[in-house]
Amino acid sequence: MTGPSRAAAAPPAGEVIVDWYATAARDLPWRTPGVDPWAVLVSEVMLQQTPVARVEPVWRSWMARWPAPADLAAAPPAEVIRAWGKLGYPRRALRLREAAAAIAERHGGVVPDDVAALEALPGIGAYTARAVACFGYGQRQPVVDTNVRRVVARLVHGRAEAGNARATDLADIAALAPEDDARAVRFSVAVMELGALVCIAGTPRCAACPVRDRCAWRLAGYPAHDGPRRRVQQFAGTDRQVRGRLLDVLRAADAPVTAAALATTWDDAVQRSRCLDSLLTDGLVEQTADGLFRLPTGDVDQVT
DNA sequence: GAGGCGTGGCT
DNA sequence: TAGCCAAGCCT
Repeated sequence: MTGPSRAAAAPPAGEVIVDWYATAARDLPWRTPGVDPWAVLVSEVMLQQTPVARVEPVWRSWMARWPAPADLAAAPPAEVIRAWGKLGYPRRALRLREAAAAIAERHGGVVPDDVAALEALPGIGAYTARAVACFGYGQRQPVVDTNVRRVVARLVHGRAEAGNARATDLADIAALAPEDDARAVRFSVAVMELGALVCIAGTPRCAACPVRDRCAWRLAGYPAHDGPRRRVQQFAGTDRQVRGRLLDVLRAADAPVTAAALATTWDDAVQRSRCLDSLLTDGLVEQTADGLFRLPTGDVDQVT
């Protein structure tokens, strides 16, 4: 059928999402055109499980202090842990420093541009490797994070929530990407942004969604999630809370502290000891020759 | 492959 | 209020 009553075919969802991004994207410093891939890598590691608002100020000071991988690799671990501040999961800070050392030593100080080499770096997994290749090097890459999996689950599969990561995730998102390479690169960040700002986990803002007219979940009447509830992580009383308190004391201390000082953080001595041991094992804490505790100095004559 | 691993804002 | 949730990685 032809004629003016027939609307032109709607543009593909991927194209619509790229155009939406041009008008709706947040202005984030690591998205500055021409930004150094190292700066992108640092941002991506900081953003693992951590909100943008908390990352931004830390990222700024971090990049000013350690603008290149070799700078970070040369820094004492204690300073790196302190600079990480309260971003959480501080093992990420140590792994980022280790990744910086690997880049400096094995890659001539240049962040590798291929996914396999990136994934071989400490703390860099499937998501972060592709994010660096795509956002840092402008490569056409499918980039799948929790936002992308949620958008695909709703828009394509008509499900309220994404299940666990699947082998088909990369193909799912690649199928939506625009043909033009430059637009496909923007699409990768645009889908994440859509998931972060509009197609959010709690109450999705469908009225603001550029592809609501073709969303399978919306067209199916918003069927509820039918799988098992994702169990929410406990925090109060866990080792994670205790480790956090121990590290909080050590970050604030300007000299090695006694075991007695650490004992004020948590009453249960068994749990406290277990957590201190795990921090020593992780390399987040070291013990001095006289039995005191501090953040790791990186000195070669340290006693552990 | 399920569970461990921080922290704090939001509803 | 008390979960829920946030650009994952590693074992």
